[in-house]
Amino acid sequence: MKSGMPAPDGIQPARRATIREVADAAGVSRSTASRALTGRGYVAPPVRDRVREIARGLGYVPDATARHLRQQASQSIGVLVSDLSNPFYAGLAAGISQQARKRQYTMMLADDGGSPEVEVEAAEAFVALRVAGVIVTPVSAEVSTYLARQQIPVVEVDRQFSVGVCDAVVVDNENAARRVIHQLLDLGHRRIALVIDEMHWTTGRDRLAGYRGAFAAAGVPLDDSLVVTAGWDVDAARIEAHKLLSRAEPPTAIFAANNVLAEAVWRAAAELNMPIPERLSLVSFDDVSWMSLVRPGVTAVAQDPVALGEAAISQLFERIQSPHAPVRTVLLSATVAARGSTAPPPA
Amino acid sequence: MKSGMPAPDGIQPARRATIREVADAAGVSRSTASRALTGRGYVAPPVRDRVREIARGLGYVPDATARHLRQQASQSIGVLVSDLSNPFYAGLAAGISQQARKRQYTMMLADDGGSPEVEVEAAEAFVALRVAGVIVTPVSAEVSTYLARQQIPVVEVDRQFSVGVCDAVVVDNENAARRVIHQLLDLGHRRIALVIDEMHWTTGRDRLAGYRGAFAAAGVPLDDSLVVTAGWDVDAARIEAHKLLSRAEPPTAIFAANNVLAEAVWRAAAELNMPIPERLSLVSFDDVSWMSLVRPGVTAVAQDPVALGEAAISQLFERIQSPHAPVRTVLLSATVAARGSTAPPPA
DNA sequence: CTGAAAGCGCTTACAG
DNA sequence: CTGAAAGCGCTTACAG
Repeated sequence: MKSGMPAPDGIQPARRATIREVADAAGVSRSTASRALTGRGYVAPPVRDRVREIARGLGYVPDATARHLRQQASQSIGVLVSDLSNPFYAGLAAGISQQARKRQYTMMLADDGGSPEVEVEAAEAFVALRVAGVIVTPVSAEVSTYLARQQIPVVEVDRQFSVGVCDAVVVDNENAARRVIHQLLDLGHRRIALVIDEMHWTTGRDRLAGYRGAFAAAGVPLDDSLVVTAGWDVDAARIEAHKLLSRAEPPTAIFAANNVLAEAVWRAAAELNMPIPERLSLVSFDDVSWMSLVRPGVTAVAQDPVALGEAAISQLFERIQSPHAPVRTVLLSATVAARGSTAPPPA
Repeated sequence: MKSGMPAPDGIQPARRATIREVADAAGVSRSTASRALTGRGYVAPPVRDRVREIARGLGYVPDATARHLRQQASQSIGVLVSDLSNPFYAGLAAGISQQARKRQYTMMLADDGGSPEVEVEAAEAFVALRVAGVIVTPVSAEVSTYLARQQIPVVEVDRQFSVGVCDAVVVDNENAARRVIHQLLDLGHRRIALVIDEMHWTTGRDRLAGYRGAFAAAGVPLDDSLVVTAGWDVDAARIEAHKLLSRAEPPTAIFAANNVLAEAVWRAAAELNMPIPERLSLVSFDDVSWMSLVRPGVTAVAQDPVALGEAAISQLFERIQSPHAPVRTVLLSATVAARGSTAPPPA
């Protein structure tokens, strides 16, 4: 390469164009340039067109942070989920992203890995950025309380920690769980285990309530040893499921309270060569794609995370528009995708 | 409710605290308050502690947008992916989110749904927000060109459109594809189909090259009718696969160029009652969780999207630190997860 | 050791 | 119909 050649970078302007440069180039004031560019306030049409033309030529992109600082209102929302690698949360984020874009909002996303501390930290970052609102799948009551105190509209989705304090969009966990257990009881199952992550959050509590409710409605006594808490890790849960299925009197059916637990049970059954549904019936809460790829397919409560995300963002925008409207909890119902993983218990 | 009671909202301060209020409450200037809070510049220790105490008491959260405006540097990055519902992209985003948090950066995320127009729009929004850099799984050459022109550091990940123009992190598609096809040839397969989304992007082009290369190396002639372009939609691809498998002389093995196509082939084979691997061997590029849940498991090239995301963000930060360092392409190798979906061709 | 002043890039009443 | 001025909430040389 010849020396003395201009560096390739030399071709580009050193800095990004500001409204001042656009105004100067157009021979108008910054006020006029601003009016021309935003379309707010009057400016003579020919002037408007010239300013816009010049802005385009300079590759001018208005600084959104400066605009938001001035207007004291931001065009972005914060989203806080527990685990993007879980298709449920990924679908939720996808639905929110989609709708945010349609409304010209950008989305700040954080994956808190299920940690309450990380969740609050991420919420603080959102507050610092002055987001217009936050959607969260909470892992403790703190996030929503904190955000509410900071005057930031917040919608809890999937789980609800701050009932009555902030808006929420959740599915009708209890009913869906009841329906699915009812079907197992109808098939003749009596030893139906519930493999669940935990039982204090609304998701766990309500799915457990549905499970219990179905037994009560059928007048079937319930064996508490069949409710096993298996946490959030697939491998740990798989070991729990393995133990459960190795008992002297194993369950004839298992209700897995989420897709991770269903995967754990599925793997455990395979390890033990326990054919589904001949020796074991399996039902899952949360329908993800592998459940229709395996043989037999897994009967599952289908939640439609994308729709859940869309409902959450709709609620958030309503809240931003009407800060003083009464707090609302939106309850979405779920359907049951019946597949081949259930059958009458072995004789 | 009694009238005359203060509205619940009345309890909270009308506005968020600013540094001015912190300074006033502490009886110091805004300059001093700023120095105390940021830790930059000197301030007497007792004063510092008092200011911080008061800030905490007021629930003061500094306005990051104002800070960034002043410092002309932002602490967030933009991430642009094609489809969050696809576990590959979700894993990528998860890896990036993780690392961003560790470095105290926030992540703006947009799902462009594979549309070049949406992708450029989203990039414009990132420019407006003055992100420190962007990571993108590009669907056209425009995004990176545009961002480069706007002086925003950009890293292309998974696919590479702007070779030599911006940094990239990709996997060694050609080698991985060659290895996997080589294994099929070794098993005795000759009619090996390639089901691919498209063949112009680096991913498609290189996987095709690996496929071709393996045939050439083995001296086996290649039947071009066995390369079928199936797009991005599972259902459309399933129909293509169905047609392929229904030919008079169907392939004895299929190499699906990504996880969506593998799912399509899997479903088509099930519809046709074509046992895998007895009648059809299947190999996938991209290993996602269902592939180890089905029986037989699907042999797949494993890319580790989380690691890919982490590599991309590392590269991005290096670029932010050294804007004039030579452009770099990082090539990650991939492993093959051998499972039960391959066998010698039927006699 | 601290404070007054300037300025980041915008928008918006207001004056003319 | 347009421009000068003020100000959003910060930070940072600089003066004292």
